[in-house]
Amino acid sequence: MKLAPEYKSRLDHALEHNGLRSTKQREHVFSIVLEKRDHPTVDEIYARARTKMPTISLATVYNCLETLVESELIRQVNFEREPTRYCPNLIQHAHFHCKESGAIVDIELSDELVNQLKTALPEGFTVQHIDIAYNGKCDTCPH
Amino acid sequence: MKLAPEYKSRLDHALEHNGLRSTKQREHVFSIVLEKRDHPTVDEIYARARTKMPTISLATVYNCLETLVESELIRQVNFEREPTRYCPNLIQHAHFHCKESGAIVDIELSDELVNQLKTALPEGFTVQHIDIAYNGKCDTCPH
DNA sequence: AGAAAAATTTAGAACGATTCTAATTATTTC
DNA sequence: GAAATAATTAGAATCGTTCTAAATTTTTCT
Repeated sequence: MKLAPEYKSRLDHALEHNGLRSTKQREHVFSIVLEKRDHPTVDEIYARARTKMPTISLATVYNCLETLVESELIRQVNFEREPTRYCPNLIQHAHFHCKESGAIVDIELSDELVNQLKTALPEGFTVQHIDIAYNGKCDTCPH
Repeated sequence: MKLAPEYKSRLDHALEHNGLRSTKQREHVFSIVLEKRDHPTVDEIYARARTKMPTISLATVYNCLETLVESELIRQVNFEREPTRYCPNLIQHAHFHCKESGAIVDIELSDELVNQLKTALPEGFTVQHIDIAYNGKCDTCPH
């Protein structure tokens, strides 16, 4: 999987900005997270990565994902104690997590709603990021 | 630590309702989660439990907490991949998590705000529970 | 009350996700 | 093109949690 030029340059700039090198592995892992936006786990990303790059190691997948998160190119998503998942959608959004099918869907949040959430905070709290997970069942899920 | 009669009867009823026995260990672990509402981890609960009941095992603390969660007497709270924490506040609320001091504060959410969150969901999603974590820094924190 | 059945506790082994370590390989700098 | 720097790799180590099997406790049934 080849990275579209716009993403390639985003990657290169973001890495350079952090004093990091652009490598084949980082590019490949980034492309996988961008390709299928189903919030894959490390194991899933590792499996997908190996189909095109069979020699990549699990440690490298962990390293690349960490680097991409630090460079603010992708985000981590956690549900309870399940394995961490990765998401290339950087705009503020929540996640719906279907307990039956395991499906994960991005939920857009209006600026207004986000602001209301922020005003629910008492004085003296400075918020950097709000994590919101809706847990339930999607009516259309295969189950 | 002795459980106040109202909590003792809540515990007994909830356990009985689930076909489970009320034991010294379950009562003691419940009392610890109620006593200091600082969202302790299993290790912290284990340490506190042993001061009054030195023979209790870590496995039992895990077991009791699981039982109490299933009986809907307490709730689990997770932040990213940190150890699970426990909270006796059963009403709908969010958590503020200070990245500097580690402090965790319950944030009340108005019914109106919760409803607005629910209406942010598209058709076809049935939500059971919404997890909300505010990450940031509390201005008053020791750091 | 006492025996049998059922549930709970316990210690330690096992597990799964993640991080660390140290050696190798690749890239950049001079 | 050599030296310095950074990234990759395989496997060991770690951490929180769950599992296992034996011992203990509680309940049920005469």
